[in-house]
Amino acid sequence: MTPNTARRSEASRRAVLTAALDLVQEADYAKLSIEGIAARAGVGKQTIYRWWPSKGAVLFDAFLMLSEGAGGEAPVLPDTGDLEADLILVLRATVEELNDPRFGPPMRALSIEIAHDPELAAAYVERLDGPLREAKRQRLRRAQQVGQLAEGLDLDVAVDMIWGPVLNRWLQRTGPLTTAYTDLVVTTALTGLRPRGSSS
Amino acid sequence: MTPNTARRSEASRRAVLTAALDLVQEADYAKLSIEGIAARAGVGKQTIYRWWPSKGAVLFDAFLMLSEGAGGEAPVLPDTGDLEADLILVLRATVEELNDPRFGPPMRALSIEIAHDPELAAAYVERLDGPLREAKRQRLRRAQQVGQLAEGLDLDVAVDMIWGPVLNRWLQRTGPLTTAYTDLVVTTALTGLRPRGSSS
Amino acid sequence: MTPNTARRSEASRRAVLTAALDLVQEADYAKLSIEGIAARAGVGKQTIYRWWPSKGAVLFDAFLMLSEGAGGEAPVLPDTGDLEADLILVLRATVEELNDPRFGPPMRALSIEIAHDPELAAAYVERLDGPLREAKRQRLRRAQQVGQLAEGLDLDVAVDMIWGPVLNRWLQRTGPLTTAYTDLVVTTALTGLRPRGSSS
Amino acid sequence: MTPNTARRSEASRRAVLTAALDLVQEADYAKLSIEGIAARAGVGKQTIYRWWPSKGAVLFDAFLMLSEGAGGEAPVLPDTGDLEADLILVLRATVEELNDPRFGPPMRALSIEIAHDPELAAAYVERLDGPLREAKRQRLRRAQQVGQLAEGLDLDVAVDMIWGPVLNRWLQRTGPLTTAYTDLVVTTALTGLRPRGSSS
DNA sequence: CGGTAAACGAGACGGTACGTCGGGTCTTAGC
DNA sequence: GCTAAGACCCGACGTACCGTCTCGTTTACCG
Repeated sequence: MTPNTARRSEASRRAVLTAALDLVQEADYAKLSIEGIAARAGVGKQTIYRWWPSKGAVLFDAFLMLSEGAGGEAPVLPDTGDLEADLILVLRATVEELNDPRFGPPMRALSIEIAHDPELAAAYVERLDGPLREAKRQRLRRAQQVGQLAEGLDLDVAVDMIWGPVLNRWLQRTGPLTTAYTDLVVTTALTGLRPRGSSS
Repeated sequence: MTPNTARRSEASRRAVLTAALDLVQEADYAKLSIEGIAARAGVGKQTIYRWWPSKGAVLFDAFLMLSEGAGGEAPVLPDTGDLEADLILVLRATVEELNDPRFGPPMRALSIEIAHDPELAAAYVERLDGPLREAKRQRLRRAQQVGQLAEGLDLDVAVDMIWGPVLNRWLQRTGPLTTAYTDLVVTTALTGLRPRGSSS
Repeated sequence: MTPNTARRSEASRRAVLTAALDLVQEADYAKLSIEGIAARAGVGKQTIYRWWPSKGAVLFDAFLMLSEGAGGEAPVLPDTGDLEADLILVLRATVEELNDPRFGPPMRALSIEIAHDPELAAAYVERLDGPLREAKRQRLRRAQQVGQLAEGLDLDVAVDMIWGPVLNRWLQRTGPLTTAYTDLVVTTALTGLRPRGSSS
Repeated sequence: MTPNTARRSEASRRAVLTAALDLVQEADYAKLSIEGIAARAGVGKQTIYRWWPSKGAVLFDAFLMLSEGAGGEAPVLPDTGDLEADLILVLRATVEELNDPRFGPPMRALSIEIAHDPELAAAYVERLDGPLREAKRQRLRRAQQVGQLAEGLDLDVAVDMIWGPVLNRWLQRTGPLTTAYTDLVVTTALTGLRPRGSSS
């Protein structure tokens, strides 16, 4: 049914993923075409269609290759004991990456593809976002264990509260993405919107 | 330079925008084509190319028409005096809209187009998101004035803290978009992640 | 029914015809468009559509203007008494004109338009070809009267026999159009294909 | 450089040429479009653009297919020994063909395309007109060998003298194309315009 | 170790949509 | 009331890619 993965050419696979990344960095994402990827990779179109269901899936695998190549298996957030400082540090790095012309555009391309395609979104949640989100949860959990976070806190909501505003602002360009902004997001999220000491 | 707007056919303009909305509701956004819009609207393709720079711009104008047609000029958030209840109410309505097959897909389409195109994003921020965000800020400002929100609070950050997580989860499909989730976002954002009564 | 010719702007008429000639000389005939003529002439498209039924009709009128402007009313072929010499002279002039980049292309354009459009062909026969053919016939008739041409000769066929081969070779490019060729056509036509003195 | 002809689909090629002929017979040549041919042939437009440089080239190939399909390789003119009778016969057949609504319009279309395009004209001279002209020359050469044509006669000029007037009258519609006319052309061409027995 | 079946590069194929050009009609101002 | 200007609907242009489908050519497993 599915092609025998054993016979698959690793060289072609890597060539395709590399070509996809190269092209999405060089030019507009809108101009990324399977035909173009195949040509750049020196690969027949059929080879792409044989192994990937969509352009987005190629892009997704390309990111997977990147993220696996970049480090070990499980990402970990820094833990100096100072949660606020750690989060600020991490978000600053994220912002830098998003603003980096080498990483931003491909990430944007992938995000767009995910917004299009629910299946891809599921894969993303499982394979790329999942592990990272787990690392974030872990860091928060540790903070919670030492009493730096509220006891009943839903950690998933907490993660969203910190990263959601940043990612949304980045993707929709509703405002400039600066470290000043992300710092403020962290401190505000930790403290909450209400005045301290308010009762209701 | 730009075509003389005076000679423009209002009938054609409305036909195009209506057709675009209809089509994006009926089918996949990926299948939305200028050719299709023109055919559905009973309009020449050139008429679209003459007045709009891109498919996204058409979609944007279509939303503008909707939002202007929908009500008066300036949107206002409800104010019962109970900020939390009001926010929960508004977010629930938002979630309902996003999950509505009539409104969700077009919004998603526009969001994707905005993620693509910085110029369109700027127009969006100014014309569509802007007024709405101002209404949100207004509601929070009133709450701030009666001491329900912290004094030094940056209201833009506050808005992002409440809507950012929801929009991000919706667009990226990182999780199900339920009222339970949004209620939790509101209460958590108001309270903050830290335990109440903590000093640092 | 037909537009009132009295109100017609002579300036516009001349501008259109001149523009048509200019354009057909400058570039490929295939690129000649009513839109282009109107723009070049500084005239609205409607003005052309109001007064001419087709692009070919404009071209035709342009030639009419040329031919009327060029000389008096009725063209006359030279008559030195030596028919063969006169014909050779005339055909050489014709060849020169056809090979002239200023005159050849417009003539070709008109010929093509005539081949397309029977109505235009009729107008051509009546207004442009007719008078010229009459002059040719006249010259032959005079030769016939002084015994230089056969008595029962059909002069129309005779005209075709001399000019037909040349025009056909020019339009279809079945061979190079040289004076050597046309000279040979004239002498051969006058003498006939059979050997002199043959009985059959 | 040129596409690999080996992989070319013969079925598509024939479908295109047949469709082109069908369409040019059915309707106005001016309405013949590559889009229309592709649709009728059940073929993608690109397949036409891949193999033919222009609409005229398609038409040309269609004729080539016809003429090769029609008979053997080299056309031959009848030779009963009576040159005049043979020529009259052939020209009558030609006239019938040109006036035939099945053959005339496509031929006219091709002629027009040839008048437009020098490259096509060259191909026409070589592949279609060439063989036919050779057959004509052959027939005349045989007549010349038996003393029915003048010794020094240029056979190419002779061919033009017989067929040129007819083709020119047909294409430019300078007069009706009847067998009476073509018969007269043949006899006049053979005899010449001058009176028999004239010295100059 | 030679045969064979899958994957491979290449690229033609039927299609859809692109963005542009020009056709011919209609409307608006202006002289 | 014709004119210049130009928007309008329409259809074709020639191009770019889509996803499918042969082609021969490696390549790697299996008998």
